[in-house]
Amino acid sequence: MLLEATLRASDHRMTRPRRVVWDVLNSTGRHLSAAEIVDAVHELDPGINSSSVYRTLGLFADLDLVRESRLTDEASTWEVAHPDDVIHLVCSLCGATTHHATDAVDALRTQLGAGSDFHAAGIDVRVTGTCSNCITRLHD
Amino acid sequence: MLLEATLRASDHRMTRPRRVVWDVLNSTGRHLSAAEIVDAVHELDPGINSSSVYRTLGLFADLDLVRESRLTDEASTWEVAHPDDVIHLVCSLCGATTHHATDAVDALRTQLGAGSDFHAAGIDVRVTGTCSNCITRLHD
DNA sequence: ATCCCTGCAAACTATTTGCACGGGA
DNA sequence: TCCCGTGCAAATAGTTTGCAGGGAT
Repeated sequence: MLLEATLRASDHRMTRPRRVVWDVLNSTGRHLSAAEIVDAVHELDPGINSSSVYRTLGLFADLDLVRESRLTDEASTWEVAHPDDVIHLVCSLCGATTHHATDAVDALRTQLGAGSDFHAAGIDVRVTGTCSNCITRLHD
Repeated sequence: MLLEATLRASDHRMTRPRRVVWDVLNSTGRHLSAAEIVDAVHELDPGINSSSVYRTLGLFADLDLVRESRLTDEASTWEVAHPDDVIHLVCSLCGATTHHATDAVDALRTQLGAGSDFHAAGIDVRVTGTCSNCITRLHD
């Protein structure tokens, strides 16, 4: 119901493409590229045009319902918005992205508030490296 | 001379496009989009093709001479490589990007090394917010 | 009944690639 | 001399936009 409420509150209509895109984003906890979202949407309803998916993602981003991340250098990915003390660990071998909660972000925010004259709104942390699966695989 | 040495060490030739792109990247401390780099290169030598600029940026990235950052959602930007405990503050009003040194990154790296089973290689921190200039401008 | 949102198709733009020549080693 | 890197032009791919009709309110 979060979706419908947010849409109504911002004078937008509840439509089928918007619901389907929302369902797709929520049914996988994963990060999805635009192309993956388009595919998943088509699986649920082949009639929905990809331009509608793009427009919907843009709208959701404006409403802070989803977040676009440039995790890799290849494509940007989308996911349901989450607090920004959840950071991203991106495995450069298998490409898997996991979330990791940390207080380092809060520490940084405090530090910025005190020391610099920059007012921080959002903090994005991306860690590239090797995930546990790939580490153990390398040991074979 | 860092450029020539690095190129030779990796069996690459020193050519005019490579030198010009390197000069452009070093003459501004700023973050430059690919388009800005192409323009600046053309100002120095209109004969250099943009595809060479792209190829050169790719090569420099492979050699860790420069770094591609997806700071904003619009375009990716390039800059001379720097240690990754230098984080980026991006002003969402004027778009200016500044650097900020912090130990929070080291703290995070330590935390990751101890707690999780993810081996961190690189850490990228992007802070969006309002820079001091824009803050004071808002107070008028 | 109104007009927002959609599907469709075309446009756009940034980046990549194939190829033959010229310049660096 | 050798062959890597270049300029050129065409191809590619992801995303955006104009338009007219249909659906949400």
